[in-house]
Amino acid sequence: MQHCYDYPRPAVTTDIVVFTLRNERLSVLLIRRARDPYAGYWALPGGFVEPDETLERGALRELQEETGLTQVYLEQLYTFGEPQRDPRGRVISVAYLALAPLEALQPVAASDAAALDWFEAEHLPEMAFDHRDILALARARLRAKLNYSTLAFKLLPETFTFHELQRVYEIVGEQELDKRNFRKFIRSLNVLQETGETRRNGAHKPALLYRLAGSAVIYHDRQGT
Amino acid sequence: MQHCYDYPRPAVTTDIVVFTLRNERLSVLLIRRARDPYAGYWALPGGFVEPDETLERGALRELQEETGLTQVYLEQLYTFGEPQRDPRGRVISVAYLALAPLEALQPVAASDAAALDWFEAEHLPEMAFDHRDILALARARLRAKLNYSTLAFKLLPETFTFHELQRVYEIVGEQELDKRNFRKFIRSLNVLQETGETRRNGAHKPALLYRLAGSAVIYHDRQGT
DNA sequence: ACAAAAGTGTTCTCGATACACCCATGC
DNA sequence: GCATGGGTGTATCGAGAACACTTTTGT
Repeated sequence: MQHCYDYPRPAVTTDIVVFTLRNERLSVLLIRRARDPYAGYWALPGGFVEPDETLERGALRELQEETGLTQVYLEQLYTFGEPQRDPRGRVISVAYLALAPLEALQPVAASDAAALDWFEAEHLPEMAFDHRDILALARARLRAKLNYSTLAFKLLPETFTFHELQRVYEIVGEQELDKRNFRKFIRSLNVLQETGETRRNGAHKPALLYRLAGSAVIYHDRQGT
Repeated sequence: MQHCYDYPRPAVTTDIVVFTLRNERLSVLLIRRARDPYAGYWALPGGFVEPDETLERGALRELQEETGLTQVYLEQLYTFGEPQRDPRGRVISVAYLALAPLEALQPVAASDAAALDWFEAEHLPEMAFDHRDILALARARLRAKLNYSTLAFKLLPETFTFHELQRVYEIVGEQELDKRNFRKFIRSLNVLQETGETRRNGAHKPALLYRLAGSAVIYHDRQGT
């Protein structure tokens, strides 16, 4: 069945940049394209928006279908609409930024593993369409928002140590931070709850575990550096 | 002639929030809708994206066609895609934020004056679709960006006095600022050029006129408060 | 006892804020 | 000469940055 309109319409897709921390590296989930155009290249997960879903629902659905992921934090990034960005015709893509702790992302193994992989943001493969640009923007946005929001917590599981949180800021921000200043900074945000639990890692003093108070991303004005 | 596709496609439009300062008030340009849906309501200028133009070009073209405006600063704001936002069917709108000094906007008079008007951001009429939400977001974005960019200058003509610049920050930020601190703040950005000219306004000391060095919006980290 | 990570305070610098007076002009 | 807006400097406060040692645990 064909769908006909009086004027030409672009196709609308979502593309999702899923970031997580893996082996102490900022990493992105990519899918290897089996078909032309760009067969063999790697691409962001995503796909066409359906008639009755919001853009955000569409992004979540595609992510679920293509990667098995669910339970990720999602926010709109930017809309890419260069007429020539897809050789098949006019495709406008609403890009989303997604964040999740690696633990929440094990379902990745449930999908076709050959076609799905994590890549370090510093070592990207050849990418399809303008996906490298989208990724670069997502990374810049994430980095910028660390400094005035609690976005970093979305890369951690529900409970975490102070050191793990600091590593998020260090890895994403690409600079080492002073332990005492960092703790002072985080405490000044008043968003941490002690869980009372501790975690033993090795032959060391056990670390206190914390939890974020509330699940909303909070915006503040201080710098996290 | 009909355009047919294998899957249904949404229509894609741009909507433009044009801000300017008028009578010391932040104001928006709106168009009165002649036809249903929302006949008689006011709406943001905008319209369908054509097959061979970028989203930004489409926004500029619609602005030109509907309001006669050209030479505005434009940046992408957000993409609105609720399935029910337009009663005629699925319409996804890429919203743009536009800024310009009132002087650059006189062409407004060239259009159908009955259907076009400026409204104070504080006193909006009944608006069509989700345009009130779009406008609210645009305003929040503008206000936030004042504090870490040179966006405010886009609301001023090429040359301006220090006091005019301060008024932009005060009106958009909705708070009065100290004259000396404000000058110190602006100077620390190192983006001002003296023109050497002065402007006489009334029975007062003439004010020095400045110009922004370069036309690009610059991002900084200091606060403008 | 020692190796390794957890945890804690103080000092300094610099940007943000508060605040009051003289200057140039038109009438 | 006076009313009006244009223009300038200093003192205080607080956040950001630099910096070193003690504590707890496993082996």
